[in-house]
Amino acid sequence: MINHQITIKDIAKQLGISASTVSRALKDHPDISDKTKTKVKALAKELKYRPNAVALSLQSSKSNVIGIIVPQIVHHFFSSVISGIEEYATDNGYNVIITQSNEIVDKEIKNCQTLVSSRVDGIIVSRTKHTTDFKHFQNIIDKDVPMVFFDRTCHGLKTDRIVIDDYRAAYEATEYLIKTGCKKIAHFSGPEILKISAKRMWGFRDALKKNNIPFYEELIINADNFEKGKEAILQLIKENNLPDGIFTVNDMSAAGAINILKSKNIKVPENVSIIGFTNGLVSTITDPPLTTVEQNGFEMGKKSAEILIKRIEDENEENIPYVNEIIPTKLIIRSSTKSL
Amino acid sequence: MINHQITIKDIAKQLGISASTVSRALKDHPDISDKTKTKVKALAKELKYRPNAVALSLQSSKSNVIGIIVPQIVHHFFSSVISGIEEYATDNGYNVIITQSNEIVDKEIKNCQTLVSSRVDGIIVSRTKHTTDFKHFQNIIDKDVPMVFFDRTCHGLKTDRIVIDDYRAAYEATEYLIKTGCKKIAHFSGPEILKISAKRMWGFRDALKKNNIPFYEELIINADNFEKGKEAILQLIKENNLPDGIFTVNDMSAAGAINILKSKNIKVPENVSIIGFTNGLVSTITDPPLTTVEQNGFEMGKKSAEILIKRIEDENEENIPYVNEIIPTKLIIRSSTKSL
DNA sequence: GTGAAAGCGCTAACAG
DNA sequence: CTGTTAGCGCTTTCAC
Repeated sequence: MINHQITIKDIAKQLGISASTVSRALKDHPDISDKTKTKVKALAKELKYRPNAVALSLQSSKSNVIGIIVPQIVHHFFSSVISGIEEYATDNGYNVIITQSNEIVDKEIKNCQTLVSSRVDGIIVSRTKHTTDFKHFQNIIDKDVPMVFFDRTCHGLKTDRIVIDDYRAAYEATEYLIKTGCKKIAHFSGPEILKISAKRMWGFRDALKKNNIPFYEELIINADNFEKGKEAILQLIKENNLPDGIFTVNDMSAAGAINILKSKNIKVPENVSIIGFTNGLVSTITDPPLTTVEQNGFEMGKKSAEILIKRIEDENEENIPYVNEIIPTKLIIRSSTKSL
Repeated sequence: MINHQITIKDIAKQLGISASTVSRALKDHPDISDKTKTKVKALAKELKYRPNAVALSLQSSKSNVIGIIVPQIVHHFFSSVISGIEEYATDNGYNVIITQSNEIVDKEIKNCQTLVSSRVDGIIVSRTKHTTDFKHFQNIIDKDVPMVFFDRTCHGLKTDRIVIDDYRAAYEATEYLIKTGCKKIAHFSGPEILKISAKRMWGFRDALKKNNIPFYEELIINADNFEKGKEAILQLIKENNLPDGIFTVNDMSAAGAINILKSKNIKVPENVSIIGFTNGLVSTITDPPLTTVEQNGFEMGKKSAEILIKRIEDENEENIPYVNEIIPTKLIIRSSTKSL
């Protein structure tokens, strides 16, 4: 079993010409005669020759590979982003290596090291919830490997950043609740260490303030998944403190809330309006379907890849200032809120 | 800007020794004196040296990379599988390159080519719904690159296969409907070209037959997503032909069905019992939560990676017969079915 | 105990 | 128009 991937040499030998001629013929170098080109190409096709990308990488010090580090692949938002990255990258001649940190900082560090070892041309990251020390990212930057952060970014690093305007999206969602008549509004929040959670919270608070709606500390409850969303509502019911509007940090939390409300015969949106965040699969499944903020992971992925590749391919990298791209969000209005 | 990833040569030069000595020192070769080892390792650490995986690949003709081809990354089942692959691969020193076909055969073919070009050590695939010609896969096998198919496999190729027992899972799900008292049972099916859809359908039919429940052709409706699930129910209602039990080819279809039933005030499970397939996120979100078949994508991914890596690393590959591994499924009983 | 040389597959500068 | 040579970073004989 001569597991012999066909090389340029094999073609050269069979044709009795040199390897460099084959190489040139294959890439339509003007010096080569049409006759040789045809011969070479025909044989290459017949033998199903595929260039060895590894050899190309080594000799050009360019791998045409982009590395990704995300907390969890199984998560609608992240897999949308990955999908967007993959699509843009493939269309532009790059492959994509994927790694996940599982929200564990040590794994994130390891991922950085393997990606550097693999000599990826650039890295796209959304960090773990617990990453506070950015040394492992700085090491990469020091090696002149460009990085793009999305969604969960890191402050003080020389990288591009792709985010949504969490503050504004939250502000607008909250304002929509107000406009549709809600007077007592709660927020189911995420961990405050995450900038995005904090920003959504502040957008919420400011919208209340600007519209002269009272803000109650007890109506801010940490609840960023289905179970916690359920518990949060149960707690509010028990405290006899049910609001008439809720803005949640993500769709799952909203889905949990809706679930319990219905089981208690509390009508959505007649008694309680709800707005989620993400526009994932669940938002069409809940009953009523969920009004939510479209986060557009796919676009975010495409944009991340676009900016990263631009930076990889730009000669005078130092010239372009680092961008802080804001992907537009959109309030998707369904039936968990009253109409205007 | 001397974008100079540190190499073994840099270390050698700074220490006034040869590259080969550095190489050996770094891997604790017994010939090297402890003094040199310590010196070399210290400097390597200081300079943050990371071995160039590309050079290693070239010289060993082994990339330690696994390629994946899936129809869609954004799909709970596939992203679970990817996650399982990534985890097992990373733990065993492999990286993972990911590509998606978007259910387009031409893209699948391109993906095969780029993965071969990248000289991945093996490939894990779930093919598109429309792949009928397997030539592009055969080409890979001809190059002695091992492949593993999961879920959507290809017949007649020398590869390992990881599947669930769709027939049996469907059979058991259907039987559960029967045991809990359903007498007139429908099936919302997927495209019959897909083996998995066909198998689920046959499991369904055989369960009816074995239990002497009548089978009606009109109660088999093609409906493999949320919208189609809704439409299917509407159609049945219009035809005044509502069953008292439904087994659907996936969770989304079931979710659509539940959605319409509730809006028509038809009680689930009192009037109609429903069982889905996948156990994705949605199955906990529907109201009532969905009884469904746990497909265990994560396990499937891990197993795929395990088998692939075993085959990559085995010297006498020819000896191991190709496996047809069956990942166990489990009926997850929630509240969309009556109790026994 | 260490160095020199060759080679993995490919390209590009240099020769003819 | 085509061939020869060197080198990308690393490992691995073969010398000494």
